[in-house]
Amino acid sequence: MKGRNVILGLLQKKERTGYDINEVFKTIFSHFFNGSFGMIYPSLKKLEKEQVIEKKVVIQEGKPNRNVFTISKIGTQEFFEYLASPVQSEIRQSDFLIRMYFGEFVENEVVIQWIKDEIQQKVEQIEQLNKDYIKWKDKLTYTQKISYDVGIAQYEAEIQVLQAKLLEMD
Amino acid sequence: MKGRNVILGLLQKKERTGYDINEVFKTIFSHFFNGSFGMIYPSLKKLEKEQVIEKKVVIQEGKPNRNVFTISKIGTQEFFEYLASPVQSEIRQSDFLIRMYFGEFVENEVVIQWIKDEIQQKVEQIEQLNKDYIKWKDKLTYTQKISYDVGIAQYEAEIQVLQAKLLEMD
DNA sequence: GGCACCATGTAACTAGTTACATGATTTC
DNA sequence: GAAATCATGTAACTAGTTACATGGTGCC
Repeated sequence: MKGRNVILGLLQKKERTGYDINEVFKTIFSHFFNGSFGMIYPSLKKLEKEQVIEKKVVIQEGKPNRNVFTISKIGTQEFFEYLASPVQSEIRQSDFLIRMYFGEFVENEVVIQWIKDEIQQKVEQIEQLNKDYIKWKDKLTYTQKISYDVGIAQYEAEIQVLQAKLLEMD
Repeated sequence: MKGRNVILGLLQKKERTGYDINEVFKTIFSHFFNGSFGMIYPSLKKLEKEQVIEKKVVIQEGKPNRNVFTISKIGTQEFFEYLASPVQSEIRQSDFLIRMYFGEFVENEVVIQWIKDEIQQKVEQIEQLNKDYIKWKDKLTYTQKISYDVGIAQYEAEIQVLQAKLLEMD
C-alpha cells in the first residue's frame, strides 16, 4: 500500500482538496497511517499528470482558491486493482519500543519517564479517537468502525501493560 | 529514530555482522521495527566510511567470511546522543486497517477473508514472539521484556476485537 | 533432491521528509 | 492580541526498497 492508493480511495468516495485529505489523515487515519502535506501535494500533482485524477479550481472569496480533485476512470480502475492485490504486512517503527530494548544503557528514571510519556500520549490518542468516533458515528460504515475499535483496543492494551510495569518498577 | 541508531545500539552491546543484525530484526524487533538486508548492508558501509564503526574480517572455512563490526568512540557518542534526544512518535502503515476503512468498496466475503487472514497472521506472530521469549528469557533485561509484553498484548487485543467482529458479521 | 542456513553485497530507483514560502479570516 | 483554521505549493534531500548477483554446507 502506497500513499497514492490511500488518496485514490478517499477520492473514490467523493471529491476533495489536499487540505481535506490531510484532515482525514490527522483524525481517523492517525493510528494506522502516516500522511502529511509534504506527501499529499506532490502525490496529487503526480496523479494529475498521470491523468489518474482531475483538478477543478474553485474560486473562493476571502480564502485561497480550492483545488478540488476528482478521480478519473483509470483512477478508479487502479484503486480496485489495489483492493484486489494481496494485503501487505504492517510496517511499524516504534521509537519507544526501540528504547525499551536499549533501556539498559540509561538510568532507571529515564526509562520511567519514557514510559510515563508513552502512556500519556496513548491516553490522549484514545481521547482523540473517541471524540472523532462520536462526531462521525452515524456516517461510519461497519468496517470503518472496525478500524477505530482495533486502534483503541491496541492503545488500551499497551497502556495496561505499561501501567503494570510502572508499579513493578518502584 | 533512524536505522543507523538501531544498528549502533546493537553494536554497542557487542560486535556483530550484518547477518547477525538481521537475525535480531527478524525476531524480537519484528513487531516494532522494519529492517532488511537492503537497509543493513548499505548502512554498515556508510557508517564504516564515517568511522562510526569499524570492520574486522574473520576468515572462515567452508562458509563465507564474516565482516564483523565494532562500534567506535564516536559511534558510542552518537548512540548516547540519540538516547538523549526526544522520543519520536510511532510510525505505522497498516494496509489491513486501510482496507477496513475502504471495506464498503468490496464484497462482504472479501472483508471477512481479510479479517481471517489478519487474525491468522497475528496468531502466528504471537507464537513466534513467545518462542523467542522462552529461548532468550534468561538473557533479557527487564525493559527488553517490556517490549515483548507490549507487542504480545497489542496483538492479542487486535485478535480479540476482530474475532468479536467476525461473529457479528454472520 | 530440495530446502534452510550462512553470508555479502551493489545499482537504480522512488517514496516520502524537511525546510522554506505566503497570507487572510475567524474565534477566543 | 494570539491562536487556530483554511489553503497551497516547491526544491533539495535522503533513507530505504527492489532487483540483481553468488555460492557452499548441512540436514531431512
